[in-house]
Amino acid sequence: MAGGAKARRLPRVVRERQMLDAAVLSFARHGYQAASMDEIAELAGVSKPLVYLYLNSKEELFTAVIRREAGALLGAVAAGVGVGGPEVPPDERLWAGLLAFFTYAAEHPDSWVVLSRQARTQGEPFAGEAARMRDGIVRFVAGLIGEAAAGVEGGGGITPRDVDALAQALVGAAESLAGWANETPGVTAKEAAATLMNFAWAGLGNLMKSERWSPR
Amino acid sequence: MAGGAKARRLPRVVRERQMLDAAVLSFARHGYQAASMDEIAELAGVSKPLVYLYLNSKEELFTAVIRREAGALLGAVAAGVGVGGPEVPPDERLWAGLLAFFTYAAEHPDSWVVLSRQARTQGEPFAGEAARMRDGIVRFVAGLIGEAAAGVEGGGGITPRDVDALAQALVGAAESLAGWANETPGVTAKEAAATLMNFAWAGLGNLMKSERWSPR
Amino acid sequence: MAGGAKARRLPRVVRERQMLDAAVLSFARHGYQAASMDEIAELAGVSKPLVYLYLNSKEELFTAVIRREAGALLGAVAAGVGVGGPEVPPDERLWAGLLAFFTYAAEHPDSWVVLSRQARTQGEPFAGEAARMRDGIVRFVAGLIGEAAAGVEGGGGITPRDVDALAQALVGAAESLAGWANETPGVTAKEAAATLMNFAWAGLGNLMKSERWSPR
Amino acid sequence: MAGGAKARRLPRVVRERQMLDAAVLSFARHGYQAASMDEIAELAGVSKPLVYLYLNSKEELFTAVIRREAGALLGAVAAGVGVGGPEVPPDERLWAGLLAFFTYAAEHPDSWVVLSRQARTQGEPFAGEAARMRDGIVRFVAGLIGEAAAGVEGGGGITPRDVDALAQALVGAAESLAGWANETPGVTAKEAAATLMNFAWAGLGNLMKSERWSPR
DNA sequence: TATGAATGAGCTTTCATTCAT
DNA sequence: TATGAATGAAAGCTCATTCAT
Repeated sequence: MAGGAKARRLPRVVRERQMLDAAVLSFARHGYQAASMDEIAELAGVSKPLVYLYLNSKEELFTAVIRREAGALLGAVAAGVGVGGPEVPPDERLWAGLLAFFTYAAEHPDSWVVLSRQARTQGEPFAGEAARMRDGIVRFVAGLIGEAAAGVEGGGGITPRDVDALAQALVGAAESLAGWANETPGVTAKEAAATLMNFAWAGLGNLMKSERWSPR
Repeated sequence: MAGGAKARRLPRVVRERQMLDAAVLSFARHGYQAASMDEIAELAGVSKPLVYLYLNSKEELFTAVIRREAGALLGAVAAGVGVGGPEVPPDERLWAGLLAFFTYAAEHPDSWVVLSRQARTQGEPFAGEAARMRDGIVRFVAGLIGEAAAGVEGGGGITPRDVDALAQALVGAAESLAGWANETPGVTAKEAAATLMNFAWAGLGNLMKSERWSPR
Repeated sequence: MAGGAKARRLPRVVRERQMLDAAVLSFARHGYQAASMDEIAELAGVSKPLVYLYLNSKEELFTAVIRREAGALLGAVAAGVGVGGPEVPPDERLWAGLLAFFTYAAEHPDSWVVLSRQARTQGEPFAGEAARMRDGIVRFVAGLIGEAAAGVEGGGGITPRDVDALAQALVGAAESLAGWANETPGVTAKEAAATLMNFAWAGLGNLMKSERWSPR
Repeated sequence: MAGGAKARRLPRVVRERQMLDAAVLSFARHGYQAASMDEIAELAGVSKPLVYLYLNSKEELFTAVIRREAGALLGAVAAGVGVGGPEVPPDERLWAGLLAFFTYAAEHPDSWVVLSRQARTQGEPFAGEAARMRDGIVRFVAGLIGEAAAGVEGGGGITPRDVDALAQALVGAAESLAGWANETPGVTAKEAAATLMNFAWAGLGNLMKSERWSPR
């Protein structure tokens, strides 16, 4: 009997995890509004009232999902970056972060869809929650860029707003590549990260040497 | 009777435009699911049955919105790019396209939100419709990159998939910058375009000279 | 075909009246909580959404019911009292009011149940609404008692609080008699009113002559 | 272990009392339907299954509450009336009963609310249960009135139905005064009882002397 | 061309009640 | 004696959609 197909009377923590897993799946597939509590309960293998007993409402459920997934993504990136210690040069840290990020997006595509698409389009309070996580990443990248600029003679005349803009561009490029990699067979996280490093870091290097592009 | 506060019995084309305008606003604000046909009809200043008479269903209405707005965006970019004629070098053409794109996003923020966020998160058939438009832009950018690579000795050993990846990165960076520019006071379309050109084109140049970044 | 069993496409005012009628019936039978919008809609011969379209919510529906029925009851009593004009002596006015009241309660038993029982037990905001109506009646009765006292030598040493208490007692007696009359076959409104006049007005007369009862 | 903050493993009778006390409170506050077994269990300091183990269902719980509270009220009145023994004249007995009644209502307002309002509005079987108790009181009062009438020459021509009606009126007046006294600061049970005796007994006296009020 | 009247279907949420220990 | 875990059934409310004029 042990290991039966359907486990009953599980402790609360386990059930909650099952529900959040089911919710990630359902929200990724249908979006917040179109996802139904019925489907989520069914996917989790429990009755609807239990979902409400533990997570209170659809809104709180989605918020809990966003928080958990954002924490997981940030944690994965932080773990990747933290491996070499703080003395590692900024380009190596960015490389480590990108690798961790693309790996996370590839291994948890539903989580990535929820964070990058669904949460950001559902208005407050979800968009804010997602924006907070993204801002964390943007600031991290901006820090690396600033650090790199500081290591260069004159810093290339780069202003703080330039740094912000560059960080936004780089993060956007990473988001786009993650989506592309997930739907293009055969693209590995390493390949995506390498493309972005080549594309971005070289461009940043030129910028700092004051080699700018200008029209005409 | 003429000149009454509310224009009645307008020709179909005018009414349809009013409805699509209202729909863009409502979909941008609330997303596809949360937007209500009631609100759209009210914003358009007509009764709900009339919306159905002209646009048939919420789904067709949203599709019509996506088509119209995608056409407008593509048209604006094409117009920007087409000014100099076909002999203009690829970097100048990219510059012109980016400028047109950021200008459109700044001048039609609701349209941009619908295209970049709402359409892509609502599943089929909307996501496909939006993907088609985005693919058009990606292919355009990929064409420019390929063209530039062809003009370089050996082309830097860049494969077609590299080109695709770079185009995805560049488009993603542009999308991210457009969002950032729209919510950061004082950022002009020109500034956003310049940031991206500096960031991207220089990086591409290095790539083509086979100067690649690699870990360790 | 004219006069068919089920009239469709009726004007809003008519439908609203039907809904309020159905609601009175359902609330009288089951109470506020146990009454279901489904049953009310069915009794009214319409679909549930129409009830919501016109009355907005169960709470607003119940409030509308209380207001309408309270207005009807007060109107009936006022009409009864007003017949003789203002110079009629207070006992005659009380008689007229009681007669109108018992007649209303007998002819609209559901309305009376809703006002006297259901509304008062459902907490705010319903109890307040019902209390306001009852207070109106209590003040009217208190006014008559005060008037009668003023017409007596010395007024019997009756204080304002005595007047309030007596009015409360008289109104409570009337409520009780109305319920009893409605469920006891053969009791007419006139009989109930006469009982109460004999019981109450004589007692009041004695009071004013300072003939008080005291223990031992 | 003894003397812990929360007493566990109490004997059944004690637990039942706690539950009924909690139920009186909850039913008085919210009414039968709106009161929740969850709240009652929490107020009683036990888990929900225990409530079901002892009281079986919400319906039986409410019934038990009504029975216990009705017994308490009737017992209090009986005790008050019984003090002087059976030879005491009817007016004195009524006075004693009213005093006991108003005292009970003032000291157990929740109990009084449940009996006078909630039980009577919830349909069968609760209304019947409450009606039985009220009938007991009405019959007691009717008995006193009948006794008084019998002591008068000719009995005033009062019929049995007159007696019933008068008893209904007197009880209704008492109910109304109890509510008024409970929500009007400074009104004592004695004052309420005195008001009612003056109002009612004098009126009854006149009735028996055939001094009737008649219109015109 | 244009609309007031109306609904089928579905959603979130709640609650009395029970199972297994 | 006592409870954490779990659910069937139903209720209020909303919305895309259509009918009749």
